[in-house]
Amino acid sequence: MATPPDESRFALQKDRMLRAAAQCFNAKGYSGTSLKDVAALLGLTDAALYYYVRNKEELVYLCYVRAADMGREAMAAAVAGGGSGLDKVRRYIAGHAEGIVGPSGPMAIMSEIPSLTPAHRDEILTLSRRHSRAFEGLIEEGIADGSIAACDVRMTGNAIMGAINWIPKWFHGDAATARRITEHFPDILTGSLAARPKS
Amino acid sequence: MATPPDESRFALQKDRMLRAAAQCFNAKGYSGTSLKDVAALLGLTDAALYYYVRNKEELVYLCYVRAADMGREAMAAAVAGGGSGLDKVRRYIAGHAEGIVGPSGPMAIMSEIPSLTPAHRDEILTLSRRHSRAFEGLIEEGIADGSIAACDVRMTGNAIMGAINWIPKWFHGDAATARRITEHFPDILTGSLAARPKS
DNA sequence: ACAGAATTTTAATCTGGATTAAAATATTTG
DNA sequence: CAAATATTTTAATCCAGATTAAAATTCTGT
Repeated sequence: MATPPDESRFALQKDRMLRAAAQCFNAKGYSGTSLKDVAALLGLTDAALYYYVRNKEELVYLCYVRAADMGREAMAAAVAGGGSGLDKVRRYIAGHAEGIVGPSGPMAIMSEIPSLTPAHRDEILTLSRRHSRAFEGLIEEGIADGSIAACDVRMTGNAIMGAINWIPKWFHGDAATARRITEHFPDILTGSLAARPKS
Repeated sequence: MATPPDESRFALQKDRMLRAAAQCFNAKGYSGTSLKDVAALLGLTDAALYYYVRNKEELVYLCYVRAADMGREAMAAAVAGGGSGLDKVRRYIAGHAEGIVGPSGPMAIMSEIPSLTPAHRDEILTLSRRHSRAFEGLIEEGIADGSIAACDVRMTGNAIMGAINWIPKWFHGDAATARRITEHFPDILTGSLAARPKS
């Protein structure tokens, strides 16, 4: 899960760099973090980063791609697990949260898409929208199979994704909190979804 | 509700400026938005902003103070409304969301506190923590009075606040969506809170 | 230990955007 | 209307941080 492309030293270092960058970006924003900040976290000089990436914009772009990949994996795993729509939604929430607070993190919040190159922006936006639609699809599936009560699918999806996306803003790496997140978020965020037994 | 300090032209223009800044910051981040961006939204030159504010940092700071004020008002109104803990939580969610998407918005997401001056950072952090604790207090009140089921209060509070804080990332001012948000968010976000009738 | 490739640093540029001071324009008041 | 005040613009500075090229170092395999 979240396997670095290959085992070459280059790939490993690049992966370390993307994590460091994600941590910085989440803390201080894209423009707010200098390449020196990221490099410092790696014990390197800012110029060294250019060996791995063409420029700063590409660094964010890659962070976002990485986050999108993780989200897609969480989605795929949730679907693959089978069960009702509600089961999948809960499994997805747990999986995505785990991706953020678990060993594959930190994962960059995709909060500054406007700063990307037009081409990169389009690509990330496409991935992002596709992912949102897929999640809304799970909710609709649940409504169809009776495991989820009728609701405003779009708003519900936005609310749940927002709660997850905000995690990096208050989570700072402590393992105990990580456990509480993955343990409780599925319940907290699906409380309104579970279809009432029938009144 | 979000009353501008006084009616002088200065105060009115300053308030306009804070809204424009909030809009920019939410879209492109603190360092990502230039003063020219904010000024453009007001039909002004970047230099003109210095008539209202000492520097860029103070501009963010004031945006955050404004957001904190709104949050506090929503909290006060929710408490003043009386009823059970759950009633207050629901009223608070609606009120805060209304503050963000309603006529007093846009409201800046407090997502780049680290960029503030130490003094300002401390002040905003204090306000922010106090607010989070107040919200958690509502949840505890609900648990005590039986309107809310036992839960991990901290995680639940973080989840709900996250969903609300993320709204500006996907809400772009259209009135129909604003209505759906204030109408559905209280239900969506308290689904897991409502105490089950007793099994 | 050595050649060659991989990685990092040093030392300059270069640039966008914050900031400032002085000048210009608009607004208010008597 | 004219003086006084309030607001905005023009036209420089100034600087942090991105970017680059060349040099230095570290690594790898033999």
